Amino acid sequence: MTDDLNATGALALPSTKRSVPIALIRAREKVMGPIREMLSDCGITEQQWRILRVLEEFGPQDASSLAERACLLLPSQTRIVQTLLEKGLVTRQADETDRRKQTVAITEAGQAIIHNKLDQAQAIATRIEEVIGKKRLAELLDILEDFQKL
Amino acid sequence: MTDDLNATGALALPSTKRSVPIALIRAREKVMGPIREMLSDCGITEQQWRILRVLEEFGPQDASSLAERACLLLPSQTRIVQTLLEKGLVTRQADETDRRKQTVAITEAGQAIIHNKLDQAQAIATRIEEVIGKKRLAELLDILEDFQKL
DNA sequence: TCAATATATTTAACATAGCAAATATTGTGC
DNA sequence: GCACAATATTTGCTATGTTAAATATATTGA
Repeated sequence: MTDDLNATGALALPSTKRSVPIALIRAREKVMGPIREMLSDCGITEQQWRILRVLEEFGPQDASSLAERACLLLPSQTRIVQTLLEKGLVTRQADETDRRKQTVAITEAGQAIIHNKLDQAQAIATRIEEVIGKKRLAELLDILEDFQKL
Repeated sequence: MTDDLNATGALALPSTKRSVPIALIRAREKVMGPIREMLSDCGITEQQWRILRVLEEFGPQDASSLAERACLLLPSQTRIVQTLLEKGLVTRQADETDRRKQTVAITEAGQAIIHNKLDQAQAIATRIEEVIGKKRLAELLDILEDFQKL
């Protein structure tokens, strides 16, 4: 009998204080604070940064792969890529063999933004590692990966 | 020398595959899937559900406390509470002693929604516990709490 | 080959996130 | 008691999240 009961004896949900979805949001909010701060002076949003990061890491790729890796829904990504195009930070062109596909690539201007922020980004990552601990951080990432089984 | 290096020998950020912010989003996305599904048939969004949950758990409270507990920014919450008012799921009235404060409370109709979904919500929580494991889930919540130190 | 299906992406519409400014009310010091 | 700073909430604006529908191209089978 490990079910949670409320004051009236009825079955109750776990307290919102120990709610997984809320805990994930809270943690994310804290992590993103410094990152948003880092990006604020170059007019880049968190999602735009993710797209640039993925393009830099994996090279030119179609929209679906990009969305999967940057963890964005395609409709959102379409708009974000549009603004990145206007900023000259990425290019987009239809695939030669399959014209349904759009291949997105980072430009030199886009790479420049990443490289300019590299030290700061590294410092933020280091700070997280210091506060959480290297081992616990690895545990965290392992546990979070398991959520994909859901 | 534990710094990550890329192909050119330059200092590199951790792969986006092991990025904490992205891992948090991915996990959250998976967790929310079943919850959104649960809520889809009663026209309640995830955020509206959080507000109702917090009001049910902690009782009537001012907007700031509610936002903190439901993990919402005040501007967002203002609008969400507005729609909940229109649906008749919450009430809102100015505090007697400090008229700047707005006290929000759940209505019986709001409670009814929570109670109707209780079994399903419990099942989702149980499912998560089964997949992740009770101990690891507790570890996860503990680690996530540490992010508040950032 | 051509209609039916499937796939890749975009559009549309509405809700929320996030930031800055505006409002309303309260507290403070002179 | 009044100007002024502080607090609580709301509004305005832009960007993203989410779902459903639309569009365009590719594939398949009769």
